[in-house]
Amino acid sequence: MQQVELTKALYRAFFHEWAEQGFAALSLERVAARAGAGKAAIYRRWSGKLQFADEAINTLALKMAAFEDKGSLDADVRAFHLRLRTVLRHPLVRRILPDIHAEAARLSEMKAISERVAQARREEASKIIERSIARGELPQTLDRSVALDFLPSSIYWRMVVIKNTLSADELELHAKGTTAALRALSSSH
Amino acid sequence: MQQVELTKALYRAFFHEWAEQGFAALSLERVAARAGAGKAAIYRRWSGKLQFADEAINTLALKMAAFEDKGSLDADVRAFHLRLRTVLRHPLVRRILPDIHAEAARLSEMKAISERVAQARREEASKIIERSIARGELPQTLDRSVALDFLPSSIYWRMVVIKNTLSADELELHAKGTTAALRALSSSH
DNA sequence: TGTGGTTGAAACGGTACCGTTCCAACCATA
DNA sequence: TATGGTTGGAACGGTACCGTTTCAACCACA
Repeated sequence: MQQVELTKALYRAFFHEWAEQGFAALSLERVAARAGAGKAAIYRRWSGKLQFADEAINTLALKMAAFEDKGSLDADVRAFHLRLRTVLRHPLVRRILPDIHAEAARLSEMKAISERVAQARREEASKIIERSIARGELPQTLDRSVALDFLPSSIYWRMVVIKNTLSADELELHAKGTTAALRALSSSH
Repeated sequence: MQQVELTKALYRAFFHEWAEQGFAALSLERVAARAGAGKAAIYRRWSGKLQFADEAINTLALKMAAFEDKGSLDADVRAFHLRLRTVLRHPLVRRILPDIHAEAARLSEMKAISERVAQARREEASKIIERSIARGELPQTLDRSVALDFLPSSIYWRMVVIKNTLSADELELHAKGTTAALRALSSSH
């Protein structure tokens, strides 16, 4: 009977090592040591690093809390950005998420994980777009795919790529710019 | 007298290994083997991985060709996006660039490299913004920092984070949305 | 030609880490 | 209590890789 507490400790250690070393250099021996375990405990649960990562990611609440309807596109975008900023500030997330993206360019299994992470977020983002269309704020002909690019991208760029903080004023500007971008889009097909 | 051709071969090998393995897992022994060299050739030139990376990045033409003035914000943004798409399609760039960003979250020396890479691009991007202000298309009070977030971010998100291609039509929409975002910004200070 | 210095592939000695094995401890069952 | 099975830390045998050393080849200069 595997110990549930040990499995949890292993997941915690795995995330910490992932954040510190990156996936490529992550050592299962160090994960085991960090969790106060031996490697057999890891190999009895997972066949290797990729499966460990895959299932570690699964333990996270990938399903974001549903966004409540704020009543307008502006307000919805602001709320989405605020939450995204909060997520991207987390010390583990802000190191692991870009590492997933980098690794996804090298490893197809990691690409699959990256897509799964993105999918959950995209579903919630889509609701914002669809609600806005239903309210008549955005056109029915909106290119959803490009709209979904605009929704998170400027915040991601600022916090993950440039690695600068985002003040409340800047967050406001980002929401304003993003909303304007969404309004400017319409399908060209 | 160190052989110039060997130094070049080492840089080429380094970039290839970086793209394939990521910086964290990059092995100087493999770089040497790939270049048909021994490790002493590496250690006589560079003290280790970080210095090698630092100087390898320096060998690239970081100074982008200056953007010629296309006459309007729309056209400038379109041209900027087109070039960014081209750059991000390069098989080495699309693997190394996100890896730099991921590593920058772990290693301060890599953060310095990442900032240097970004700086060259930001200078050219700034010129687009300043020209547009000079033409009267954008307000003098524009928040430059947020504007510079919007300029590359949707393309980066699409190509590097989501890892999907960008058609010509979509590129057009991205430029349209980005331009609208820039127009919507004005400083709140 | 002899001398001194530089260069770089191959070898070296040592460590980290891999996946596997060992075996004591524990649990369930007859 | 005895038996069989599971679990997991420690040890194992092997490989990759590190930074350093060796030494043949080469160059420049007197």
